[in-house]
Amino acid sequence: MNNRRITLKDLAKELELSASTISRALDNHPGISPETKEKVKLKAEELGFTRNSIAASFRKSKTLTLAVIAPRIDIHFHSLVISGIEEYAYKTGYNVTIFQSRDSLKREKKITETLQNNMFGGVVICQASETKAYEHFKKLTKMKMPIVFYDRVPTGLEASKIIINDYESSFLATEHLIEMGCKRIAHIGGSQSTGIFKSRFEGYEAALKKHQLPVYKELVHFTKDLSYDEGVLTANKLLMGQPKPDGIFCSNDYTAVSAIQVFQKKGVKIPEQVAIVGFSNYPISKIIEPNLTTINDRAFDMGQAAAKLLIRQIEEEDDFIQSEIITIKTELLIRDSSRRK
Amino acid sequence: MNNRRITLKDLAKELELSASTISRALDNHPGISPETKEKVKLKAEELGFTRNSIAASFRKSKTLTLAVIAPRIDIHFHSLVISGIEEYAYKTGYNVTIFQSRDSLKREKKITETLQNNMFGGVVICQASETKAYEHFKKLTKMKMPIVFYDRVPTGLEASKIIINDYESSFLATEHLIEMGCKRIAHIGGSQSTGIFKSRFEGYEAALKKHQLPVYKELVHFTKDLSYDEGVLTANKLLMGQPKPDGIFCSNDYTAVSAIQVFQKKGVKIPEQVAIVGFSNYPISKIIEPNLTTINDRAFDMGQAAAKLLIRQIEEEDDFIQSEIITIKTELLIRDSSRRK
DNA sequence: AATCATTATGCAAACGTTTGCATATAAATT
DNA sequence: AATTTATATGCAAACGTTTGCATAATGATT
Repeated sequence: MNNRRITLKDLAKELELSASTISRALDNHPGISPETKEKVKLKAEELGFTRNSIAASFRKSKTLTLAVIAPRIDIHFHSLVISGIEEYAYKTGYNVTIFQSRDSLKREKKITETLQNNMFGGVVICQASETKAYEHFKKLTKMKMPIVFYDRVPTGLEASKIIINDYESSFLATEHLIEMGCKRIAHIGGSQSTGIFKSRFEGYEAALKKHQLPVYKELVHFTKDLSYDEGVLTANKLLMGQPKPDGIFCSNDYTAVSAIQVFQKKGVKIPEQVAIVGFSNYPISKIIEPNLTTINDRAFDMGQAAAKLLIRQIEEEDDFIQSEIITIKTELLIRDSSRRK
Repeated sequence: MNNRRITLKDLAKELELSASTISRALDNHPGISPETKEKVKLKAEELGFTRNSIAASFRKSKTLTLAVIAPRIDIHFHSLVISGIEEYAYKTGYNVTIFQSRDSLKREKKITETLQNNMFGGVVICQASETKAYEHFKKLTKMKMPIVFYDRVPTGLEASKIIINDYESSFLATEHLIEMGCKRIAHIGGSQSTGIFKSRFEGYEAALKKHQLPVYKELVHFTKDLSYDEGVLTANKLLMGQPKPDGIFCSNDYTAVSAIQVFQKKGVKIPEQVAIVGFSNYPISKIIEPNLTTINDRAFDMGQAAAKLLIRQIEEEDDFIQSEIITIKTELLIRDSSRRK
């Protein structure tokens, strides 16, 4: 029993045709007669022939594989984005290979080096938190690798990006708290060296100013990475300090959930005494009681948009476009943690 | 300005050596003199040469890419497993390409067909819930594609598998409730046509029997997919029905959380009046109040183990082994939802 | 000095597919 | 009947790397 894979040549011999004819027949090339196509396809099915994609990629020097670099894939936001990327890629015949930078610049660099090995048609990137310089990305651009950034995108680098309007979303979230009657609105924010968290703070600030509310610096706290535990610490500070907040806008849902719990434990009524809004629409926001008002950042849609844009770039549909920035529409999901009366 | 990629031949010409020498030098082949190696590596660095992996894969007819088929990657368990796979693969120089079956048999079949295109050295699979026959997997085996299954594994198919001991874990979880003094322990389970959920029920049953406790069929409820909403429905049934449970063992954390909430809302004290245990150690289990006692299924470790086993199979280190089943150790994380006194 | 062993490098074929061009045959047009 | 056009298929080279084998150059052994 011969266990070699069936190749085009085997099919050719079997059918007394040339390999090129077989290849074209399977491609539905117009120059091949319908009868031959039929015969070839039947035989291919019969012998269980499948193209060797490696050989094809090699010959055409192009692949149908996309790379994704995310800080980590076990963070719900990223797993949703990747899910969106995979979904779109699957429909268009592309594969998706994933890499985790684990927020390490060193690892991110290593990965971008790997990407130079011709295996990938393009790459979707959410940069590591450590990354402040972009030389390694520029190297990719130099070798004409299409890139689409998402979420944490490099500032000051001309590149395609999929983002949400963090400023505006935060503005709306804060304005919602104001509409609910809050006067002393606190903010639990993320590291201000990360663009998106800076924008979220600025949106919050702008909303307060627009409505002539004071920005108490005692009510603004920045955490290192918006973890649940940091949220607990920060919420306790707010609980103890002065002035007492009657609303909190948090830059993510974890800190918002911790705030709900800390305040509730002290007998503070949510949303009556303190209204709370989060950011990202994590699964827990629908489970925590009261359900958390939050910003739906449409991570899955971001992923789909990223894949779509990247593939368009790879296939050079509009080769006069150098870069493109797409902003995904967010929505404020009003739930019980902020709904008054 | 010539924009072609640098190839071995270019390097060869530049250094007045043959392509084979270059290739071997970069590979640290013993037959090449140290001086030549040094020269070659320097020049490669200088010209920014990177191997064309496609060409190499083609020539060697082997790739360093693993495929993963998961039902979906935005489920925390799977994203953790994939994270583990990626971590191990990264360290061993493999890439990881992901596919989502979305629990559809049709899509799973389509994906397994794609896998026959020579692009992958092996595949890690968690089968779709719809899948009951394994012909499409057998096709892969027939073409000598190494496979490792995890979590939802095919029964009655000789294959390598990474599993946890669902039966024993559930037994221990239930026994824990018994030790806490529970006499009427309910079970919220998953579809009994899925092996792992059947085993979890059986472990629960066995623990009750061992301790001569009755298995009230009014206290055993199977849901379709263990969703939060189904959990709410089921918990309400338990709350209204007879006999009243004083403990609940749930086959996942979502239903356990919903049970906590439903009972709490009716003023039932957790764990004093009803003790609750979940399964899987989802992030929410550490956040819900009281914190949920649950089984840590070590998803990340499962992923690492799967990658390790798969790569061992690909590299045929023990080619006399036909298949291997690895059971990952679980642990019962005792938290406040079941801790009495 | 002749032979053998060792070390370093090169030659050339091969992997399976795709594709521009050539060719053969049949059909249509003069 | 001769020429043009259309249709269907084949030829052969190419993509960049790897690898078994051959060869050249050097050093060691008789």
